Amino acid sequence: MADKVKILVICGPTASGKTSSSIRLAKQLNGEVVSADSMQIYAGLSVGTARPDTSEMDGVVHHLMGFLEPEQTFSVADYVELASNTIQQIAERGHVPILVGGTGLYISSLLDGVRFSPAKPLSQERMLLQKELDEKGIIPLYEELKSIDPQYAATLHPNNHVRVLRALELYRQTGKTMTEQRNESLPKEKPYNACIVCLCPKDRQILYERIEMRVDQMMEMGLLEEAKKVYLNRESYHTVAQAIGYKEFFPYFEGKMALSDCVQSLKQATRNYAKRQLTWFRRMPDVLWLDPQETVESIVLEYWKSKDFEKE
RNA sequence: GGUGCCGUAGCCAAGCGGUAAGGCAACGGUCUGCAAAACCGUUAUGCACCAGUUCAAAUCUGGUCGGCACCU
Repeated sequence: MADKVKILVICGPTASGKTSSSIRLAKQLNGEVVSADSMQIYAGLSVGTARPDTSEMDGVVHHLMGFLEPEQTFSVADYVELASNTIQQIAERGHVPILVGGTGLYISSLLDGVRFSPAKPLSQERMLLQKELDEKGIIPLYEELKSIDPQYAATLHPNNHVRVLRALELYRQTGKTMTEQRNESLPKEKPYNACIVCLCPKDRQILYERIEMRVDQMMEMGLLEEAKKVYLNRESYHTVAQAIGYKEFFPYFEGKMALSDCVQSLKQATRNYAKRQLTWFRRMPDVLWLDPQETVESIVLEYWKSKDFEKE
């Protein structure tokens, strides 16, 4: 068995201080940052996605940030492939790969080594299913899923149209059920020796205060202009138009809501999002939880050194 | 001082004699190709307070307190 690559993972909800900590750690470990953020991958839009600028990066190499045009689509499967390759290259260079981000699905999938179905979803198939849904409602579709894959259907609520449709799409296209796909997708062994740290204030209230402060900062940095650009291109900016930080301003651009109310709803949406992010991190195994008020860098460095995967 | 309206969960709010809708927030969770998305679960032995009428009161009556509006 070949030695697995040892990587450092810094995850955590939004506004928990991942970016600055990871940059300091990268300098001390001779590392390179690999972003695990579903929105920072897009070009432009740096304010709303809190992407660090060159001076903040302080010479540390960052990967998978701002490399995709907002018109393009992307998925977890693309992410796992790209990130795996990037990590491999960093390791070959003799540097430490540092995975940093808040997109739980991306991080989990990468660390578990999920092998997604080789068949790419076809847009016609999806449109057909959407049409069926519009015409007949969810019940017949959910029933269909129940008959082909009762096990997976049992875990889904019929209201979750997105997943019901996706499971049917997978089956119609490949003849494989979601249960089969899931069973085949996990390798016997995880692909990395991951040293996982989750940054999060112990007091939820403090997290929420940090979020509000950060939104105010973004406003000063020109978030509104960025949002305007997204608004004007909302038809073609498929994924970005649903990012938190832009869609909240759409009612303002349409003259339906005061700017200050939009800022409030942006703060609210971000708080809700942070809470959802935590459900991902809480269920990942072997996570070192740290409050950003602690001396994060020194604790992480010690933890990193203490993790001797060879002897396991 | 007088008259009228109002007081239901952290917030908004329905109910107007038959055993507390709903929304938001909060908290917990799901997640295998758009995931900053989508979805699920939990949350008032109690309706300002006291007394009364009634088999039964958040709902009716009287009083007390608090708020709002108008009048003097």
